[in-house]
Amino acid sequence: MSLLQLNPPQRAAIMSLDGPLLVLAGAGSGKTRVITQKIEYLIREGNYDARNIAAITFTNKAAREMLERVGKLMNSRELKGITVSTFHSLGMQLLRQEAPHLGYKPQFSILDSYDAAKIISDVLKTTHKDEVRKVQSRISLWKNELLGPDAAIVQADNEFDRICAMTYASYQTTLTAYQAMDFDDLIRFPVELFLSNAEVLQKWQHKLRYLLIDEYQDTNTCQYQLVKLLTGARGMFTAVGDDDQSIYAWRGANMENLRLLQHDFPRLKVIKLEQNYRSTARILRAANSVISNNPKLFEKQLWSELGLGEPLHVVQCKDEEHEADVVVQRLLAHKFEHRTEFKDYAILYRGNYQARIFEQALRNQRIPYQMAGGQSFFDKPEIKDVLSYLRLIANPDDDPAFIRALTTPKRGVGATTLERLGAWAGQRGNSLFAAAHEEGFQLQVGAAQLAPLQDFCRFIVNLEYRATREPAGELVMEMLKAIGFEAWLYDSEDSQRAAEVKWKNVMDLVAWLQKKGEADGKNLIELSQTIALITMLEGRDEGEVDAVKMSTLHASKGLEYPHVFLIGCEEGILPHSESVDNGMVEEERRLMYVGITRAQRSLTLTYCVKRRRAGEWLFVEPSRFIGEINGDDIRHFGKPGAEPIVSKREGKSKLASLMASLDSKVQKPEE
DNA sequence: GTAGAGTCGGTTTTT
DNA sequence: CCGACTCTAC
Repeated sequence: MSLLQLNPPQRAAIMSLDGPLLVLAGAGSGKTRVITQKIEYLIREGNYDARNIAAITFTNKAAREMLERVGKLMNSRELKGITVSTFHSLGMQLLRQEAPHLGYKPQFSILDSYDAAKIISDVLKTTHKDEVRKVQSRISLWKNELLGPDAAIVQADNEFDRICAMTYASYQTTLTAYQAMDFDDLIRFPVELFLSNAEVLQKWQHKLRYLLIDEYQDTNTCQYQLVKLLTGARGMFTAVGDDDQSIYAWRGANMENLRLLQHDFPRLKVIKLEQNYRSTARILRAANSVISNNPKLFEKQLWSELGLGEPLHVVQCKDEEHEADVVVQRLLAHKFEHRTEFKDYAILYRGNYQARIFEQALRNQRIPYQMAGGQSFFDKPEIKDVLSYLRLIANPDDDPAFIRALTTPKRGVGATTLERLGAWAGQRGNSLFAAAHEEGFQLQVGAAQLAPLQDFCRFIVNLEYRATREPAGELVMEMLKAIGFEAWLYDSEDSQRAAEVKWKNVMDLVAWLQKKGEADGKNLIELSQTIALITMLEGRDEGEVDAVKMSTLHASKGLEYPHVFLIGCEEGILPHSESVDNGMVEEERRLMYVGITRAQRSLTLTYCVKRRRAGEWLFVEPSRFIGEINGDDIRHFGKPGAEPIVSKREGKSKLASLMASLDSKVQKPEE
């Protein structure tokens, strides 16, 4: 029906089914549209069964959105069995079936980076977070290049790498002992399995006959290998990407994969999408002019038919507090003047920490806001507490889950006993759970510690037995009652309100388990196995609520907003100083490019003159990227000689704003 | 030995 | 403003 509404390259991209295809899709050029309509085309015209199609994205949110949009094109019967998921959840699904080939049980646990970092800090015997992070990311980069611990040791050519490689080896041993995998393993292990087991490879090649890969420029070596192995010699896939929007090199993404594609698939067809349907010409011109300072992999020029539009606003602020006030003030003035809604605005920033002060400013003015990215539902501490029980029930060898469950709520077993248990387990090559049952260990601890420990183990064993026989929701509810979780929340939280919110989150989880358990006929163990990567509330009714959107630049990729404030455009923040030191300015520039191209109609860039950093006031410089925008497309505010920050309309109401601030002090809510 | 209160130092980006 | 570390009361 809708092929007619597409431009010629879009149509060509959709209708090209006979071999490997790379779509170079500029920002706002309708790439999601191409992917979703191509799925429709594959099924309706290309004779593909939905079961044999996999669309792979990088975030769960993108996957959700894609599925939703395809759902609008076709009914669920036609789409039955289609795979629309992230690399990580595809890997997980595969491994749940094939884990025994790798010496893992199908109930293996998935550790988040927080748990993984803890293991690494144990191995390193450091608590310095910075060191741990560096080692962790080094290990992660090796994994993404498909190098195991042995290969890493061979490759290490400096002291730091040698330390990392040694750590990598014991870290991986520990993971195996826990029957656990980290995020990288979810992609690495399938690749290794495919390389060593032709039969399994064939089985999956047969199942997934057509692949669509979104954000292809963000694939790392490992992910590319997975794609290559799955498509095999047939090379039936569509990769969609934009080299100018590659912003994940720091976690192993390899832009060279775009070039590799041409090399590995000589039949590769390349289609460029250059018409932008999102932004005004001025915004696009600014974006093009910034990105033109980067070397080009593929030549492309974005253009738009949406008119010239307003110049970009660049606002100089005194400090970060002032910056937040200025943005909020300008946002309100703009909203009033243009009769827009809150949901038409987005505030974008480089680091999560920048958001706090803006949250405060928005709250002071009673402006509703919604944070994207940030903390996902399953990362909330109270949810992780409950999930640690579920993980332990599914996999008693999961030591991090064991420790967390055993110590929340506190039941009289502390660090010393845990240390002894850990020492004993390490000596015997056992999990903590197994070690707790051994007599040799039990003789080492006093009765006051042993009793609660044994009670706990019996409790878990009992739950494990019932987990396969009773409905998940009710069982978890009963478990929470048994451990006194609600009371514990109210006890340990300093405000009633905070405890209420947390308990409600837990109840949401229980309700979700119940619903999901009934719908899919899954028991608690099966549910807890999939939960690590699922995001149940992520992206829920976003856009429906009238609220200002707040997001990191990274999390904003793929999204668009009528009016954008890009804050903290300073040397040190954007580009980030670490990146400057590491020679990664080009990636920071792409980040700036991503930020600019989120805006549809208006864009405001802000920077501060001074900023508080580690307790000290530091004078900072505006970002070099501002200087890369053509001056004719910019209106400056707040600088000496430039226009004042506060417009005339605002200046008149100085009294009003004073009253407003007084107002907010008087009716200060109890939090 | 364990648990909770209080203090001090420090910030990239995410599956 | 969050989390790691220290100190003190059971």
